[in-house]
Amino acid sequence: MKTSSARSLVVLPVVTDDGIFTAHYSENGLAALDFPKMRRAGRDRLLASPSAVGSKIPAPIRGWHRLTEAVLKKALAGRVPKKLPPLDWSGKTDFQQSVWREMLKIPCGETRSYGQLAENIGKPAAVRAVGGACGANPVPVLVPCHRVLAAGGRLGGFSGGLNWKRRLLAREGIVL
DNA sequence: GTCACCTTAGAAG
DNA sequence: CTTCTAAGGTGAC
Repeated sequence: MKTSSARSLVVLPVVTDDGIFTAHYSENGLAALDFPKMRRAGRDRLLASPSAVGSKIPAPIRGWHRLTEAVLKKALAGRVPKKLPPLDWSGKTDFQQSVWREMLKIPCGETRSYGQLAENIGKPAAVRAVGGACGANPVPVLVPCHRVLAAGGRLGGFSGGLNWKRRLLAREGIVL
């Protein structure tokens, strides 16, 4: 089943040592987080974008964004985020949300396989669908899709680019 | 309707 | 080892 989707109200940059992420907020919370598009060239353009600076930003969103910045930097350093901003998963299916909720339970520094995740949500046959849900995760890094590996400790795939997956795992001290 | 996807256990060469 | 098969959920076309 698909819940009704909320419009994305505000788009804000999050500057980190790994590049500039882009956070999308709805009235209900953080709706999406994008990996940096470019390593160098896009910075100025992104920072200068009108939606990112200048206009009035609703107070709740300012608070969520402060949290997102802190939590993202902490996560990129391989540490455990204490608490997350509210995540707006409206518009996503129940199946996807259950997969993402399950991923949030994976402790920092540990991994699960797609198969284990499928079992934990009570759909042991939906292994490939779990892979699909991981790829559809709108909030990578914070919802740790990178901690999901293929069976036998193999890396598996990653829509954001396998080097990101390797890097995130390495930051948490996970070796393959 | 058809296809491509962050999968996987099993069977066969 | 490699290659093939079949099975789920979902969005793009």
